[in-house]
Amino acid sequence: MLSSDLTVVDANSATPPPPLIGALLRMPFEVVRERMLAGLHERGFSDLVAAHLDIFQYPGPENQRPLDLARHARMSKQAMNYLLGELERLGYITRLRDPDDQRFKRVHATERGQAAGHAMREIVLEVEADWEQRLGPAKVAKLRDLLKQLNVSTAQTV
Amino acid sequence: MLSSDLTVVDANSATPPPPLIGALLRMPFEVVRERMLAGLHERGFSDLVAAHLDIFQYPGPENQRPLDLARHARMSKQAMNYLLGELERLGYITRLRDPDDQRFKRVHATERGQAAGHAMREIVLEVEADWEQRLGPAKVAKLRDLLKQLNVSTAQTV
DNA sequence: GGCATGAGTAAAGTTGCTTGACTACCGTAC
DNA sequence: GTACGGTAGTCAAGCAACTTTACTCATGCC
Repeated sequence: MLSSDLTVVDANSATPPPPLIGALLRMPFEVVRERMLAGLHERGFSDLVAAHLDIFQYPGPENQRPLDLARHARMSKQAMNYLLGELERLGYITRLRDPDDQRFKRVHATERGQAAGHAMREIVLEVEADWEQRLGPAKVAKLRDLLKQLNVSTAQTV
Repeated sequence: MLSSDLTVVDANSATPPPPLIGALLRMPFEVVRERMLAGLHERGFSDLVAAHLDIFQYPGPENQRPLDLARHARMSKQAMNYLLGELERLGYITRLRDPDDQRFKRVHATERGQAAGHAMREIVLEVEADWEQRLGPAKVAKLRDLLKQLNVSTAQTV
């Protein structure tokens, strides 16, 4: 996925080049993603697949319009509505017309959808706790702080 | 994709809960991924699509067996061979039988494949330089250091 | 009212995968 | 030396998660 490597390795150099930040970001991202899916399945939300997680991106779909969710997840509105249709069929959300403007719809989490949202939060916290055991709480706090700064700093331009 | 949110927002709390580390990891990962693809297209490698990038994951496919690449990228051998087939058709790699063991094949980058690999490295370095401009070199170095520690620490168990 | 705008929908096509079944090659055991 | 088990790679069918194109409909603005 993320590639930040030399495809050709110099046969004379014993040590390969050090991994760049792109490669380093891939692992933790995928760990969270996989633990999230596995954790949801363990907790009884076994009808959710990876694609559904896109919809629950921070800060969640509650009261959002499908098109805004699509833009946030960087997919077409049709793709988003396809996924929302599945989540609705599975009982996680409903789509209701916005009473103030009949052109729009608004996504609302059902009880099951809210339960899934809380489970997701729990699972990320578990991963964080695991990392704190490995690196110590101070380093994880520092990592979170730096990532937050990076997010804020690039939020305006991207 | 990464979800680390509450799906339901407490109507009484004015401020939403702070984003967890899962949500914070998503942005930089996707930024690298998108800049990578855009940068490759700009540099003339416009026949590469996102899925191809999985193959170039650190430390790259050179002299690797398809099955090992598949395991590294966490996909089936058929999926990997499908992508390798495309890359071969596009002139980025060749697959040759391992002379020492005819059961295996080995992936070799063509000249074009090597050029793409170098371009990828360049692009990640550009992103790093951009982040250094925003946060300062010290913070980016710290971020890279922490990510490296996290990668090393979880490498054994995952 | 007429019309432009923008949200949602419907249908068809594409792609990047998975699953299942098969073949080829090697190492070991009789 | 041939039978057998294990593993790498291949072929084919099917499917999910999209994209593209073309609509319908509600609203706001003249």
